[in-house]
Amino acid sequence: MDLRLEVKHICKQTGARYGILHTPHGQVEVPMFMPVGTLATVKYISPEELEDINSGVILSNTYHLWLRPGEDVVENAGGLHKFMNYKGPILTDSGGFQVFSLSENRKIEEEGVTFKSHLDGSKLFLSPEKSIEIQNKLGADIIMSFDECPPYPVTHEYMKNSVERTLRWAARGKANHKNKNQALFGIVQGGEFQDLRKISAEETVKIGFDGYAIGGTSVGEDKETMYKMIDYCIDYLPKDKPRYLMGVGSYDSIIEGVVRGIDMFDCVLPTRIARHGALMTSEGRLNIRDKKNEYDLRPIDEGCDCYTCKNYSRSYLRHLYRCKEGLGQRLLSIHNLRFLIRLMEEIRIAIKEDRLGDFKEDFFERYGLNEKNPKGF
RNA sequence: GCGGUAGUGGCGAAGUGGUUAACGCAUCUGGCUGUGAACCAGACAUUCGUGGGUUCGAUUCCCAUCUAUCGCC
Repeated sequence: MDLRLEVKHICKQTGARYGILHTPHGQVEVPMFMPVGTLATVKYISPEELEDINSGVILSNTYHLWLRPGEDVVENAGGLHKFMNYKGPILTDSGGFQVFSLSENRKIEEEGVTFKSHLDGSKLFLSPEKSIEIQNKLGADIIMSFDECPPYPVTHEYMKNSVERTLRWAARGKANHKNKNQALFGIVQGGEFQDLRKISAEETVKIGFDGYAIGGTSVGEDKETMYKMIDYCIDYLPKDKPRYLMGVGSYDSIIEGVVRGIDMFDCVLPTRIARHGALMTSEGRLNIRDKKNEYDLRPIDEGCDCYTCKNYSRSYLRHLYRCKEGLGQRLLSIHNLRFLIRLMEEIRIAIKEDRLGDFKEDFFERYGLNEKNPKGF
């Protein structure tokens, strides 16, 4: 297995880690943010543009690619990298999140999950073994255990059963993992329950994985609860393996996560809200569709180095958005992605200079985030 | 000039003699966290061309008037 985390520095102020993650498709620095490209494409963004924003690892999704085009089609093309022409590292999510997001049409049993296809309504069955088998064919650098991501809130009893089942699924998945060039990550669950997070973390580590993810976050709980979910389990995760906080992409939560020792984040937030006209800026949120931007010739963010900010005005971007022109969606997505990736670059420098604590304070100050306005994104 | 038809928010368009006048588009504003999402939600007509009348009550009925439109001289 070719995945290795090289921890290079620990921030003296916060304990956050800076490191290099070595993958079969090159090395990337952590902490990092990973753009999401569910259907083997980061919506509207070409691989070349991803390289320009220094994207690093990107995500794709097992459930969705399984349904369409089918893992055999991807395998036939020589794997995901060749299929979608992305040269950097790729991570595939297991489909576990779809158990949660498609909850109206699913039945969870010990053996696996029965879904109703969202495309044609046909009955489908996904198990830990099947998920790993599909991911082996897709050929990403990092693949994920098939877990259950329970909704929030849920009773302690439900969560306990779910956590235990996810552990059994993790072991089954690992046993079925055939492509040893791919790193396999386990996923810690347990909701907001301290005891279950601890058990989930310890037992997942016992099974033994190449990296560990914290799942069950960003499912409707408030931010303080989410931070607790991290605190309850992160100390049980090995220090020499990457730690991945799943589904988190608001800039304030990313900083809070890094401070707590997280190395990897992924989220649809920057791309989705960009498609819907919302932008991340150094002064907080900007809705490009708002009338105040009609005659505004400034870029989205004066300090941003992205292609969009270097070449286009708010006035023009608002026009494109309102006309539903694809170029608008693309330029806005480029900006948000670059904004977060640049934030990670700044975070890494701050860690290396032992001043992430100051960085966090300054950042929250600058973005007007405090007890009265804890929202962030 | 005569006859017919129609006049409801920026536009299109329901509707009924009786509490808050559908809906669509546009506009304005929010929200989106391991993507079933170019999505979702909210706001937006003290008022139904205008002036009278009938009625307990009229956007709905009647008269007049204006405007548009069709047909005929």
